[in-house]
Amino acid sequence: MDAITIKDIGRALNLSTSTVSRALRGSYEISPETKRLVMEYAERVNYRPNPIALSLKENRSRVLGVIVPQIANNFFSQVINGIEAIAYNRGYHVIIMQSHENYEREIITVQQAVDRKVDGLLISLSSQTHDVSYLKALHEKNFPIVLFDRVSSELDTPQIIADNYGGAFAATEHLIQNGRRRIAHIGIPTYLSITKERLAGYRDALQQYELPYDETLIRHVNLGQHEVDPIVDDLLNQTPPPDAFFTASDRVALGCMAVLRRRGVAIPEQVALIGFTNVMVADLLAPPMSTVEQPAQEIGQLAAEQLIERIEAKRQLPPATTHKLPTRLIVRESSGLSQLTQNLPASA
Amino acid sequence: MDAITIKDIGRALNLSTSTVSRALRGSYEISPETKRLVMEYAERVNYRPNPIALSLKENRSRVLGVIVPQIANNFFSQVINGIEAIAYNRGYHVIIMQSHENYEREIITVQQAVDRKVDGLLISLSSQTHDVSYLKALHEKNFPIVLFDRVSSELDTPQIIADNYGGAFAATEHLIQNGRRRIAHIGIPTYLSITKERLAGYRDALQQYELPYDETLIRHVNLGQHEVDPIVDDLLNQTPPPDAFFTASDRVALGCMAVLRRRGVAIPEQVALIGFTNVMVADLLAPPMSTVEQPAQEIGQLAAEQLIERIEAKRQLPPATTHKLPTRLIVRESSGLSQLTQNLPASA
DNA sequence: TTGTAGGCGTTATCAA
DNA sequence: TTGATAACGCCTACAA
Repeated sequence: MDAITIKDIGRALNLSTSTVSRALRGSYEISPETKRLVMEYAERVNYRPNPIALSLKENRSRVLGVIVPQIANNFFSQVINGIEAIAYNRGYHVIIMQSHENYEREIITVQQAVDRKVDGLLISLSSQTHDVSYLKALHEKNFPIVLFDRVSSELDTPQIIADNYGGAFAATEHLIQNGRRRIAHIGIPTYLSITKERLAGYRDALQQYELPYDETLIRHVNLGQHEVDPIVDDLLNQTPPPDAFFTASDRVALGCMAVLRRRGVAIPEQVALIGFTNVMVADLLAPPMSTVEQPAQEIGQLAAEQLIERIEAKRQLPPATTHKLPTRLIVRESSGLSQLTQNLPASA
Repeated sequence: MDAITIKDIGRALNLSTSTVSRALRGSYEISPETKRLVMEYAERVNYRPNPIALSLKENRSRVLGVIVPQIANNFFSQVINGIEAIAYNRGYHVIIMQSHENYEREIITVQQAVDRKVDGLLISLSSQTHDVSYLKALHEKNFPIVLFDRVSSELDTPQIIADNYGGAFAATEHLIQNGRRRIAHIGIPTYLSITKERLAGYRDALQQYELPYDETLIRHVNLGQHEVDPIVDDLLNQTPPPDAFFTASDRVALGCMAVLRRRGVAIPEQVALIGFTNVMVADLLAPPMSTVEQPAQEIGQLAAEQLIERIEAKRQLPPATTHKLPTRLIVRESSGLSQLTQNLPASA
């Protein structure tokens, strides 16, 4: 590996490195003749500035750190897709790291990212993260941070989320309007903001239609584990059993579907199923599962934009706000492929 | 953002930077007393070496570049998962880039990665990549490259693939042994190595069981497009229609399943379906789709190991070889959850 | 045992 | 218009 430097160019052209540097950057104080000479030679030998040297000099790496609970997850890989699209356009690269849904690893990972001199951090909190004070400390040192999806109100950073409340409300409302009365809800860990919001949307929809809020129909599962089956079984063994499931995640929805299939329950004739999800394959397998789709890619894009804006901020920035992106309700009917997509307005 | 340097430590302790540097690295030529002093102070002020400065000095970035056709894909995100696991253990970070199944973008992306001074490259070729001479040139400059999944025999680099032939053979054999006679095969673009291997496995299985190789049952689809439906429809409209589908990718398998569902075809009673895949959700939705599962994570791990070995190679390395990882045949029967996993031996 | 000086590739300041 | 020098943070040969 050769790697041409400005020093090489200078030597070849009998110019000082500073002249070469200036010529390459098109500085006005270099004679057109010299400029041309340098440019042409650089082109010819395929000169590329060394970004590491630049990073050292400018004290910035042009790298964004992304920390997600796990990469091998449809939602997060789509978010990352959105992040990358923006990042590359703006000349940044992306280093992706995983917390594996583990609080301690999240702390270590964040530390690693900072040590690695990323210019800013995009984070979706692990499901075990109760305490964000370590992030708060970082943020107070003016380190650029943007949270997405799994956010925390304790942090005064930009937060990008789907309209979880609105999506859950719409899903529940849809089920009610289709005659469902006993709607089970399986959520993810209760202390996650997204869980609370989805539960609230569910609850408020019931309330609006004057249906009882039945605690026995509400369950929560941990992430990264496979404990859905017994919970679904348990719910189905109630008398009367639920006539619909609204699940707060794609994995849970699919687990739910598996149990229903196994028990020979017709979906959605006997039990309707609607998941808060973004699984592309659900599209292909549909019907019978309806979904509230999260704008994963847009979340990533907006998060990256916000972060880069803060990284490059020269003047005062507007205060950090929470950006809520609308979800889409996709209703898949059992018969044929009739599919109805409803773009939901953002809830207040 | 503060960021302590050895210079700061030296100033605080009245030592030269070299002494601090040596003390920190535990050099034998520093007095235990000084060492302790430095270590303790460094610990107290939370000193972290600047990796960028190190990179500049050592002319290595400790970053692996990973180039995949797309991130938002189950297979690749699992591979990346495997890569990360190894990389972090060995002190490397991973920058992920996408070719978007586009040859020109692949070239640009590889160039960007090299410009960015990654220490080596893990690549799965885009489906449009016919010509790998640009990689060959890079490889001949001794730049460490490892290919995985979408590989090319024209490159003399390590190549990590699933046992595509063996998996396809086993899948086809399984269908035959269960009485299927007209097995349709839908593959991906023909010039991809994985396509050829899977097709060969399919063909050889037919041959071994003395079934005809019927060209009209063979189709290919482009990646990243949604043109599966008409193809499946077309195949089903044959007389007699196929009694089984063997598809070379997860997306195709799911598209296939959607069409079968739409047409009310019972799976697998009327038409069996087996996909070369790694979709985790297929597990949850099963039955009725059987799968040949690729060891995605292991592919990533092995690829990363190979690459790091080559990056850090001090002495002569063994010649580049192709590593073929066994697949797993997972048969999902229609009734109940009876599921049979068969670990396939690697084919020759 | 510790300090000095030089260099990794680049740019900015100052001098010529 | 161009060149010499210093600096970013770290390491190491050489000197003391």
